[in-house]
Amino acid sequence: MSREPNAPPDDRAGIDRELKRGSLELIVLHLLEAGEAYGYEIVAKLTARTNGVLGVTDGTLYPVLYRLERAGFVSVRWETPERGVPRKYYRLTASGRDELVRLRHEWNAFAGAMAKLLANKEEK
Amino acid sequence: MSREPNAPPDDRAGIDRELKRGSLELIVLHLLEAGEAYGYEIVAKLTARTNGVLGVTDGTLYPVLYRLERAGFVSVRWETPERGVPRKYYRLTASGRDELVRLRHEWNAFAGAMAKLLANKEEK
DNA sequence: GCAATATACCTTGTATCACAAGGTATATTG
DNA sequence: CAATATACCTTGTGATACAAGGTATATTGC
Repeated sequence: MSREPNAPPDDRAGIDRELKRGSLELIVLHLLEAGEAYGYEIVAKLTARTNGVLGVTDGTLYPVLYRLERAGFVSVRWETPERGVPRKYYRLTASGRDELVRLRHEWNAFAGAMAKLLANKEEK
Repeated sequence: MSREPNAPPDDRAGIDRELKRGSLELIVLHLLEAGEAYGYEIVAKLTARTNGVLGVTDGTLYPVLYRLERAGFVSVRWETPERGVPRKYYRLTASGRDELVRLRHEWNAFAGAMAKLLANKEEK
């Protein structure tokens, strides 16, 4: 199924991909601020809440979660529900909250600079 | 001079760096929309107009310019000024203008999705 | 019971790209 | 004619989003 024969050349994939870089940790920490969640749940929420614009595959998410765990920004808990497969729940730690604040600032600085730059067509 | 002995640990460098990814081509094409410019000029303008937030070194910029040239989005012209070193001027092509429009859309979609996601603290 | 399917987690390999560091060439200046 | 400034270019490194493929457990249909 990999590629339709007449599909348009998608250099497109590249840009989206690169734009997402560095924002995923912020995104995940932000989603966890609302309460603990497990991997598949985060993937689904993210795709749903951004109409797929910021969607990721699970193969992308798990390394992010691992990095966050390693850094102490999230804690982990296994739970086996009465019906279904065991799930690994992630929860924000105190230091994760700090990091979330920091990353939001960083994002705002970056997005703000971009907005300002792109706004003025003619320089004074 | 590489690193001060008491400098704070800069994981910080990482995030900024990743966030910039994928946005540089848009930035450069946007700057060239105002008229042709040469490499060092772009570096200086970018640093000045974003207070360093989106600043890059020339070692970062030249590969970007080369990619843009390769893709046909900019054209190149050497000029030796009466006083000073020869300069390589870059100018937007017609296809570069199209690409600029496309990248702006892509950026707006991305930044818009981020803004919307980060805005609502509590989900309905 | 047992194949088929769904859910959920994890690993490996690849490509891209921002950056640091270092290099080249030309022009100006003391 | 050395020292400095301007401008361009190259190489190597690290970070990371993603595709592809894999594992394990639970449920469902026959």
